[in-house]
Amino acid sequence: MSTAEETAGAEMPPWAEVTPDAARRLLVAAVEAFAERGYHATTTRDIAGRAGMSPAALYIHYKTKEELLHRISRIGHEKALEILRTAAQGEGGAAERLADAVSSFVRWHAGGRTTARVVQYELDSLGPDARAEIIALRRQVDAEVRGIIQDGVAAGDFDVPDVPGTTLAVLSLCIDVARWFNVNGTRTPEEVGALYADLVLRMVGAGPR
Amino acid sequence: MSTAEETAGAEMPPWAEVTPDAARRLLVAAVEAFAERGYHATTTRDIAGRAGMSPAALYIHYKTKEELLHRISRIGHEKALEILRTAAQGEGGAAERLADAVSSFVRWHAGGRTTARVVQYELDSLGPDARAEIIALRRQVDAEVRGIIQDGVAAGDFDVPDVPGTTLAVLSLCIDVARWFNVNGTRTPEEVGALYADLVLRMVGAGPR
DNA sequence: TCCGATACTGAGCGGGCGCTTAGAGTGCCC
DNA sequence: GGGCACTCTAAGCGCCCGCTCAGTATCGGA
Repeated sequence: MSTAEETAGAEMPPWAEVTPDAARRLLVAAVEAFAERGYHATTTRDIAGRAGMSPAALYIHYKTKEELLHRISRIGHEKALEILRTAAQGEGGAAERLADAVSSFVRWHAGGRTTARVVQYELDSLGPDARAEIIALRRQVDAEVRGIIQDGVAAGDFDVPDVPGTTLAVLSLCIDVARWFNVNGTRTPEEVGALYADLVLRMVGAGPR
Repeated sequence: MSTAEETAGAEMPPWAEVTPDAARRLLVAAVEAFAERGYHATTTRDIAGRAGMSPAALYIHYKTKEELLHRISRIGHEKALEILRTAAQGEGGAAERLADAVSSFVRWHAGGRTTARVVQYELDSLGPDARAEIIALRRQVDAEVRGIIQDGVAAGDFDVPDVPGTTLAVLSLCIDVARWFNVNGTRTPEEVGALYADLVLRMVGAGPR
């Protein structure tokens, strides 16, 4: 677990690509509010208030409340995909790359739980067009993990009777971390990442390391 | 996978314990609406309309919209706990009981996805008192699964370095089925249950069956 | 010094929300 | 048959929602 290390860190400059500054502050405020209360329970007045602005200011930078969610979701999914791609294209064997992918993906969900929660659980709040775009990104996420598992099976390292089903389960396990992980809990994101990498290697029937 | 068979079926008479009939129709309508759109995006007018009643009729049977969610959540959690208890108190070894617990729990999440979605993902929409009551039920759910795993470790059937962490992962895997399972998809609840039982046995290091 | 562009605010519009109330319909016990 | 308890509806109250718009402050360039 080293190749994808730098991409799975604590969201180094989070949302740095969002400009200008006011637009980024609004977006960060929206992420926090959506994560705490959910998209539908969050008001535009709440988002603007958290960013220290009047409700009307939001509409200078974003056309609607939904556009905020769309932007958050797309950036988040692109980040998730980048993390998995980095791990999948690593140099080790399938077991090493799968462990790397799982541990960095889990660290992203646990460490950036606020963002991950919005990204993974507010998909249904998007309109049809935006949702379709995001679903395409999710298919790419699935393909990355499936690719590693297929490599392991082809190399004889893994014993996996149902590759698509196991891929689904591995991703499901990682994603659900965003639901239960507690920042004030006893486990650090790194500990959960290591535990989950071990569990996933067992799931694919990789021999003991 | 047989002892918990009858309790994990297709919600045989769903919500049969809710009376009178009008109250049950409203509750079933609320489950569907909450599952489709989420609690906050569902209006009381929508719930009443689905039940074929006027908006005011809802308030004869329930004090608030939140009371509906609370009732749904409590009944659902009690059912989930019953399913796991039945499996945990089965007669086989730890491996058999764990496989039974996972497969029946997964079948409940996949087959009754509508209900399970509300039960598992609308917890935060409850007020503090109701949430505390539900969290107590969830701790009992966790204890049942942890008990089976501990039995397996004590008997030397399982190899589990981190029992609480593995318990968390097993439950997480099952619960997340309610998020991704698609009724129109290619897999039946039974198939997913069997696949997941196998994956979980690998996670706990149980020997091949 | 003035100008236009940009970023923002205060006030508020139309509408839908959760929930209430007055009263009508219905069936059961005496 | 009369009274009552129960169930449900039509109407609507007060509130807050997403979003708009006229107007103000600020600032770089000529």
